[in-house]
Amino acid sequence: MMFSKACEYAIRAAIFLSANSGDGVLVGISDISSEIGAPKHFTAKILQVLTRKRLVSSQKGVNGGFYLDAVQKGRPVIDIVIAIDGDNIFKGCGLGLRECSEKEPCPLHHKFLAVRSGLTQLLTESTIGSLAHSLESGSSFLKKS
Amino acid sequence: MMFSKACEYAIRAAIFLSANSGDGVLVGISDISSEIGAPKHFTAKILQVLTRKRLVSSQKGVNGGFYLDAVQKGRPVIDIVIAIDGDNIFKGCGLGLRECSEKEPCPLHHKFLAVRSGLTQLLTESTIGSLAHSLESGSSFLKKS
DNA sequence: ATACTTAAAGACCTTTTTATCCTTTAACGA
DNA sequence: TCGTTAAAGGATAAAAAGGTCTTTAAGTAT
Ligand code: FES
Ligand code: FES
Repeated sequence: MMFSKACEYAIRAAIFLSANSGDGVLVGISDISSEIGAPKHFTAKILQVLTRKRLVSSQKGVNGGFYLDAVQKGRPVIDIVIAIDGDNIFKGCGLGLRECSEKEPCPLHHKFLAVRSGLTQLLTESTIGSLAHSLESGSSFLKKS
Repeated sequence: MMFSKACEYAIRAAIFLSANSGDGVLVGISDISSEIGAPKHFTAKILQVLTRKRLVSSQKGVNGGFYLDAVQKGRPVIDIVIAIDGDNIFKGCGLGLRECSEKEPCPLHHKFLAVRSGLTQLLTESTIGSLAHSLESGSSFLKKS
Protein backbone atom coordinates (compact mmCIF):
# COMPACT_ATOMS: atom_id res chain seq x y z
CA MET A 1 0.00 0.00 0.00
CA MET A 2 0.81 3.64 0.34
CA PHE A 3 2.61 3.29 3.69
CA SER A 4 4.55 0.40 5.13
CA LYS A 5 2.86 -1.72 7.76
CA ALA A 6 5.18 -0.25 10.37
CA CYS A 7 4.08 3.23 9.38
CA GLU A 8 0.39 2.37 9.52
CA TYR A 9 0.85 0.98 13.02
CA ALA A 10 2.87 4.03 14.01
CA ILE A 11 0.15 6.45 12.96
CA ARG A 12 -2.55 4.41 14.65
CA ALA A 13 -0.50 4.15 17.84
CA ALA A 14 0.17 7.88 17.88
CA ILE A 15 -3.49 8.77 17.39
CA PHE A 16 -4.47 6.30 20.08
CA LEU A 17 -1.94 7.75 22.48
CA SER A 18 -3.13 11.24 21.76
CA ALA A 19 -6.65 10.26 22.70
CA ASN A 20 -5.75 8.13 25.71
CA SER A 21 -2.69 9.57 27.37
CA GLY A 22 -1.28 12.84 28.61
CA ASP A 23 0.94 14.23 31.33
CA GLY A 24 0.71 11.71 34.13
CA VAL A 25 -1.51 9.32 32.19
CA LEU A 26 0.60 6.56 30.65
CA VAL A 27 -0.40 3.60 28.52
CA GLY A 28 1.48 0.29 28.35
CA ILE A 29 2.49 -1.49 25.21
CA SER A 30 -0.04 -4.30 25.69
CA ASP A 31 -2.93 -1.86 25.80
CA ILE A 32 -1.69 0.10 22.82
CA SER A 33 -1.14 -2.92 20.61
CA SER A 34 -4.44 -4.52 21.46
CA GLU A 35 -6.38 -1.31 21.01
CA ILE A 36 -4.97 -0.61 17.59
CA GLY A 37 -5.00 -4.25 16.52
CA ALA A 38 -1.28 -4.53 15.88
CA PRO A 39 1.29 -7.17 16.87
CA LYS A 40 2.60 -6.35 20.35
CA HIS A 41 6.33 -6.78 19.95
CA PHE A 42 6.36 -5.17 16.55
CA THR A 43 4.48 -2.20 17.93
CA ALA A 44 7.00 -1.96 20.75
CA LYS A 45 9.82 -1.77 18.26
CA ILE A 46 8.09 0.98 16.31
CA LEU A 47 7.37 3.01 19.46
CA GLN A 48 11.03 2.74 20.34
CA VAL A 49 11.88 4.52 17.12
CA LEU A 50 9.25 7.20 17.68
CA THR A 51 10.48 7.68 21.22
CA ARG A 52 14.07 8.06 20.10
CA LYS A 53 12.92 10.71 17.64
CA ARG A 54 10.97 12.44 20.40
CA LEU A 55 7.61 12.04 18.68
CA VAL A 56 6.42 9.92 21.59
CA SER A 57 7.39 10.04 25.26
CA SER A 58 8.00 7.04 27.49
CA GLN A 59 8.52 6.22 31.10
CA LYS A 60 10.21 3.06 32.33
CA GLY A 61 9.56 1.22 35.56
CA VAL A 62 6.48 0.55 37.61
CA ASN A 63 3.40 2.24 36.19
CA GLY A 64 5.51 3.24 33.24
CA GLY A 65 4.29 3.40 29.68
CA PHE A 66 3.99 5.69 26.70
CA TYR A 67 2.33 9.06 26.37
CA LEU A 68 2.14 12.17 24.25
CA ASP A 69 2.63 15.59 25.73
CA ALA A 70 0.82 18.66 24.44
CA VAL A 71 3.54 19.54 21.96
CA GLN A 72 3.64 16.03 20.56
CA LYS A 73 -0.11 15.98 20.13
CA GLY A 74 0.22 19.08 18.01
CA ARG A 75 2.66 17.53 15.57
CA PRO A 76 1.51 16.88 12.01
CA VAL A 77 1.06 13.25 10.98
CA ILE A 78 3.64 13.68 8.26
CA ASP A 79 6.32 13.74 10.97
CA ILE A 80 5.38 10.17 11.90
CA VAL A 81 5.42 9.04 8.29
CA ILE A 82 8.84 10.56 7.65
CA ALA A 83 10.22 9.10 10.89
CA ILE A 84 9.24 5.58 9.84
CA ASP A 85 9.13 5.50 6.03
CA GLY A 86 11.31 8.44 5.13
CA ASP A 87 10.33 11.12 2.65
CA ASN A 88 10.57 9.10 -0.53
CA ILE A 89 6.82 9.00 -0.98
CA PHE A 90 6.77 12.81 -0.92
CA LYS A 91 9.85 13.48 -2.98
CA GLY A 92 10.63 10.37 -5.03
CA CYS A 93 9.49 9.58 -8.56
CA GLY A 94 6.25 7.63 -8.82
CA LEU A 95 7.71 5.45 -11.54
CA GLY A 96 10.90 4.79 -9.60
CA LEU A 97 13.35 6.92 -11.58
CA ARG A 98 16.44 7.71 -9.57
CA GLU A 99 15.17 11.18 -8.91
CA CYS A 100 12.04 13.18 -9.52
CA SER A 101 12.86 16.37 -11.36
CA GLU A 102 11.36 18.92 -13.69
CA LYS A 103 14.35 18.65 -15.98
CA GLU A 104 14.05 14.91 -16.64
CA PRO A 105 10.51 14.03 -15.65
CA CYS A 106 8.92 10.64 -16.12
CA PRO A 107 5.79 10.51 -18.27
CA LEU A 108 3.57 10.66 -15.19
CA HIS A 109 5.47 13.42 -13.43
CA HIS A 110 3.20 16.42 -13.96
CA LYS A 111 -0.01 14.64 -13.14
CA PHE A 112 1.67 12.99 -10.21
CA LEU A 113 2.71 16.23 -8.58
CA ALA A 114 -0.88 17.17 -7.87
CA VAL A 115 -1.63 13.90 -6.11
CA ARG A 116 1.61 13.96 -4.20
CA SER A 117 1.16 17.50 -2.99
CA GLY A 118 -2.41 16.68 -2.02
CA LEU A 119 -1.09 13.88 0.12
CA THR A 120 1.63 16.05 1.59
CA GLN A 121 -0.84 18.78 2.42
CA LEU A 122 -3.28 16.36 4.00
CA LEU A 123 -0.63 14.92 6.27
CA THR A 124 0.83 18.29 7.11
CA GLU A 125 -2.41 19.99 8.05
CA SER A 126 -3.65 17.02 10.09
CA THR A 127 -2.14 16.96 13.54
CA ILE A 128 -2.12 13.81 15.59
CA GLY A 129 -4.31 15.50 18.14
CA SER A 130 -6.90 16.67 15.63
CA LEU A 131 -7.29 13.15 14.29
CA ALA A 132 -7.63 11.86 17.81
CA HIS A 133 -10.72 14.03 18.29
CA SER A 134 -12.79 12.03 15.84
CA LEU A 135 -11.66 8.93 17.68
CA GLU A 136 -12.74 10.35 21.02
CA SER A 137 -16.12 11.36 19.67
CA GLY A 138 -16.60 7.84 18.36
CA SER A 139 -16.84 8.86 14.74
CA SER A 140 -13.69 7.05 13.67
CA PHE A 141 -11.90 3.82 14.53
CA LEU A 142 -8.43 2.32 14.76
CA LYS A 143 -9.26 -1.31 14.23
CA LYS A 144 -11.96 -3.46 12.78
CA SER A 145 -14.62 -4.09 15.42
CA MET B 1 6.86 3.87 -2.44
CA MET B 2 3.44 4.15 -3.91
CA PHE B 3 3.86 1.19 -6.29
CA SER B 4 5.97 -1.94 -6.00
CA LYS B 5 9.19 -2.09 -7.99
CA ALA B 6 7.58 -4.66 -10.27
CA CYS B 7 4.75 -2.26 -10.97
CA GLU B 8 7.06 0.64 -11.70
CA TYR B 9 8.95 -1.49 -14.19
CA ALA B 10 5.69 -2.70 -15.71
CA ILE B 11 4.43 0.82 -16.36
CA ARG B 12 7.75 1.92 -17.78
CA ALA B 13 7.96 -1.14 -20.03
CA ALA B 14 4.43 -0.60 -21.29
CA ILE B 15 5.05 3.05 -22.10
CA PHE B 16 8.30 2.16 -23.81
CA LEU B 17 6.59 -0.52 -25.87
CA SER B 18 3.83 1.85 -26.83
CA ALA B 19 6.39 4.28 -28.19
CA ASN B 20 8.64 1.72 -29.85
CA SER B 21 6.54 -1.14 -31.12
CA GLY B 22 3.41 -1.84 -33.10
CA ASP B 23 1.95 -4.38 -35.46
CA GLY B 24 4.97 -5.97 -37.10
CA VAL B 25 7.48 -4.05 -35.02
CA LEU B 26 8.65 -6.14 -32.09
CA VAL B 27 11.11 -5.40 -29.31
CA GLY B 28 13.17 -8.00 -27.43
CA ILE B 29 13.53 -8.25 -23.70
CA SER B 30 17.14 -7.08 -23.71
CA ASP B 31 16.23 -3.85 -25.44
CA ILE B 32 13.27 -3.21 -23.21
CA SER B 33 15.12 -3.78 -19.97
CA SER B 34 18.11 -1.72 -20.94
CA GLU B 35 15.98 1.14 -22.26
CA ILE B 36 13.92 1.41 -19.11
CA GLY B 37 16.85 0.70 -16.79
CA ALA B 38 15.39 -2.41 -15.20
CA PRO B 39 16.88 -5.83 -14.43
CA LYS B 40 16.50 -8.02 -17.50
CA HIS B 41 15.21 -11.27 -16.04
CA PHE B 42 12.91 -9.52 -13.63
CA THR B 43 11.47 -7.48 -16.47
CA ALA B 44 10.91 -10.68 -18.42
CA LYS B 45 8.93 -12.11 -15.51
CA ILE B 46 6.77 -9.02 -15.31
CA LEU B 47 6.11 -8.98 -19.05
CA GLN B 48 5.04 -12.62 -18.81
CA VAL B 49 2.34 -11.60 -16.40
CA LEU B 50 1.21 -8.68 -18.55
CA THR B 51 1.18 -10.93 -21.60
CA ARG B 52 -0.90 -13.55 -19.84
CA LYS B 53 -3.36 -10.82 -18.92
CA ARG B 54 -3.39 -9.61 -22.51
CA LEU B 55 -2.08 -6.15 -21.68
CA VAL B 56 0.98 -6.85 -23.78
CA SER B 57 1.41 -9.03 -26.88
CA SER B 58 4.34 -11.31 -27.58
CA GLN B 59 5.77 -13.42 -30.36
CA LYS B 60 8.15 -16.32 -29.83
CA GLY B 61 10.91 -17.50 -32.10
CA VAL B 62 13.24 -15.82 -34.55
CA ASN B 63 12.66 -12.08 -34.70
CA GLY B 64 10.19 -12.48 -31.86
CA GLY B 65 9.64 -10.03 -29.06
CA PHE B 66 6.98 -7.94 -27.38
CA TYR B 67 4.65 -5.33 -28.76
CA LEU B 68 1.48 -3.41 -28.08
CA ASP B 69 -1.37 -3.34 -30.57
CA ALA B 70 -3.63 -0.33 -31.01
CA VAL B 71 -6.15 -1.52 -28.45
CA GLN B 72 -3.45 -2.17 -25.86
CA LYS B 73 -1.97 1.28 -26.39
CA GLY B 74 -5.37 2.72 -25.60
CA ARG B 75 -5.63 1.01 -22.23
CA PRO B 76 -5.48 3.15 -19.08
CA VAL B 77 -2.39 2.83 -16.93
CA ILE B 78 -4.51 1.74 -14.00
CA ASP B 79 -4.98 -1.62 -15.76
CA ILE B 80 -1.25 -2.23 -15.49
CA VAL B 81 -1.19 -1.26 -11.83
CA ILE B 82 -4.08 -3.55 -10.97
CA ALA B 83 -2.56 -6.40 -12.96
CA ILE B 84 0.67 -6.22 -10.96
CA ASP B 85 -0.17 -4.73 -7.55
CA GLY B 86 -3.90 -5.39 -7.29
CA ASP B 87 -6.46 -2.79 -6.35
CA ASN B 88 -5.61 -2.40 -2.69
CA ILE B 89 -4.09 1.02 -3.19
CA PHE B 90 -7.38 2.19 -4.70
CA LYS B 91 -9.78 0.48 -2.34
CA GLY B 92 -7.90 -0.37 0.86
CA CYS B 93 -7.64 1.73 4.01
CA GLY B 94 -4.68 4.08 4.14
CA LEU B 95 -4.04 3.18 7.76
CA GLY B 96 -4.30 -0.55 7.09
CA LEU B 97 -7.67 -1.29 8.67
CA ARG B 98 -9.14 -4.52 7.39
CA GLU B 99 -11.47 -2.60 5.15
CA CYS B 100 -12.09 0.97 4.15
CA SER B 101 -15.68 1.90 4.80
CA GLU B 102 -17.87 4.88 5.54
CA LYS B 103 -19.44 3.04 8.43
CA GLU B 104 -16.22 2.42 10.35
CA PRO B 105 -13.75 4.89 8.92
CA CYS B 106 -10.24 5.43 10.20
CA PRO B 107 -9.36 8.95 11.36
CA LEU B 108 -7.80 9.77 8.01
CA HIS B 109 -10.57 8.29 5.89
CA HIS B 110 -12.38 11.37 4.64
CA LYS B 111 -9.31 13.33 3.76
CA PHE B 112 -7.80 10.25 2.21
CA LEU B 113 -10.65 9.70 -0.20
CA ALA B 114 -9.79 12.84 -2.11
CA VAL B 115 -6.18 11.84 -2.61
CA ARG B 116 -7.09 8.31 -3.51
CA SER B 117 -9.68 9.31 -6.05
CA GLY B 118 -7.26 11.81 -7.51
CA LEU B 119 -4.80 9.00 -8.03
CA THR B 120 -7.45 6.73 -9.47
CA GLN B 121 -8.62 9.40 -11.85
CA LEU B 122 -5.09 10.23 -12.96
CA LEU B 123 -4.34 6.61 -13.77
CA THR B 124 -7.68 6.03 -15.41
CA GLU B 125 -7.59 9.02 -17.72
CA SER B 126 -3.96 8.45 -18.72
CA THR B 127 -3.65 5.80 -21.39
CA ILE B 128 -0.39 4.05 -22.04
CA GLY B 129 -0.33 5.55 -25.52
CA SER B 130 -0.93 9.09 -24.35
CA LEU B 131 1.99 8.88 -21.93
CA ALA B 132 4.14 7.46 -24.68
CA HIS B 133 3.65 10.65 -26.69
CA SER B 134 5.64 12.78 -24.27
CA LEU B 135 8.35 10.16 -24.48
CA GLU B 136 8.40 10.28 -28.27
CA SER B 137 8.56 14.05 -28.27
CA GLY B 138 11.52 13.90 -25.91
CA SER B 139 9.80 15.76 -23.12
CA SER B 140 9.81 12.86 -20.70
CA PHE B 141 12.11 9.99 -19.79
CA LEU B 142 12.07 6.40 -18.56
CA LYS B 143 15.44 6.22 -16.92
CA LYS B 144 18.10 8.43 -15.47
CA SER B 145 20.38 9.65 -18.25
C1' DA C 1 18.26 -1.06 49.65
C1' DT C 2 15.71 -4.26 47.05
C1' DA C 3 12.29 -6.33 44.57
C1' DC C 4 9.23 -5.70 40.97
C1' DT C 5 7.43 -3.73 36.83
C1' DT C 6 7.94 -2.06 32.49
C1' DA C 7 10.26 0.06 28.39
C1' DA C 8 14.68 -0.45 25.66
C1' DA C 9 17.55 -3.07 23.03
C1' DG C 10 18.80 -6.35 20.06
C1' DA C 11 19.08 -11.12 18.40
C1' DC C 12 16.43 -14.08 15.82
C1' DC C 13 12.95 -16.03 12.68
C1' DT C 14 9.45 -15.88 8.78
C1' DT C 15 7.42 -14.11 4.73
C1' DT C 16 7.40 -11.32 0.78
C1' DT C 17 9.70 -8.90 -2.68
C1' DT C 18 13.26 -8.43 -5.81
C1' DA C 19 16.45 -10.53 -8.74
C1' DT C 20 19.01 -14.24 -11.29
C1' DC C 21 19.58 -18.49 -13.66
C1' DC C 22 18.47 -22.35 -16.38
C1' DT C 23 15.47 -25.46 -18.84
C1' DT C 24 11.57 -25.95 -21.90
C1' DT C 25 8.57 -24.57 -25.56
C1' DA C 26 7.24 -22.43 -29.68
C1' DA C 27 7.91 -19.78 -33.90
C1' DC C 28 10.26 -18.94 -37.96
C1' DG C 29 13.64 -19.02 -41.66
C1' DA C 30 16.71 -21.48 -44.33
C1' DT D 1 12.78 -30.64 -41.10
C1' DC D 2 16.44 -28.75 -38.81
C1' DG D 3 18.62 -25.13 -36.36
C1' DT D 4 18.33 -20.74 -34.43
C1' DT D 5 16.15 -17.55 -31.67
C1' DA D 6 13.34 -15.60 -28.23
C1' DA D 7 9.57 -15.98 -24.90
C1' DA D 8 7.58 -19.03 -21.12
C1' DG D 9 8.24 -21.10 -17.03
C1' DG D 10 10.28 -23.19 -13.02
C1' DA D 11 13.70 -23.24 -9.51
C1' DT D 12 16.87 -20.72 -6.69
C1' DA D 13 19.13 -16.82 -4.24
C1' DA D 14 19.53 -12.53 -1.97
C1' DA D 15 17.54 -8.71 0.33
C1' DA D 16 14.01 -6.26 2.67
C1' DA D 17 9.90 -6.18 5.41
C1' DG D 18 7.28 -8.02 8.94
C1' DG D 19 7.02 -10.22 13.25
C1' DT D 20 8.69 -12.80 17.71
C1' DC D 21 11.42 -13.62 21.68
C1' DT D 22 14.87 -12.94 25.28
C1' DT D 23 17.84 -10.10 27.82
C1' DT D 24 18.99 -5.66 29.93
C1' DA D 25 18.37 -1.82 32.58
C1' DA D 26 15.71 2.07 34.23
C1' DG D 27 12.52 3.66 37.42
C1' DT D 28 9.10 3.13 41.37
C1' DA D 29 6.97 1.58 45.25
C1' DT D 30 7.61 -0.57 49.38
S1 FES E 1 9.97 12.26 -12.33
FE1 FES E 1 8.51 10.75 -11.99
S2 FES E 1 7.20 11.71 -10.58
FE2 FES E 1 8.64 13.29 -10.97
S1 FES F 1 -11.14 3.57 6.50
FE1 FES F 1 -9.11 4.27 6.40
S2 FES F 1 -9.05 5.15 4.44
FE2 FES F 1 -11.13 4.53 4.54
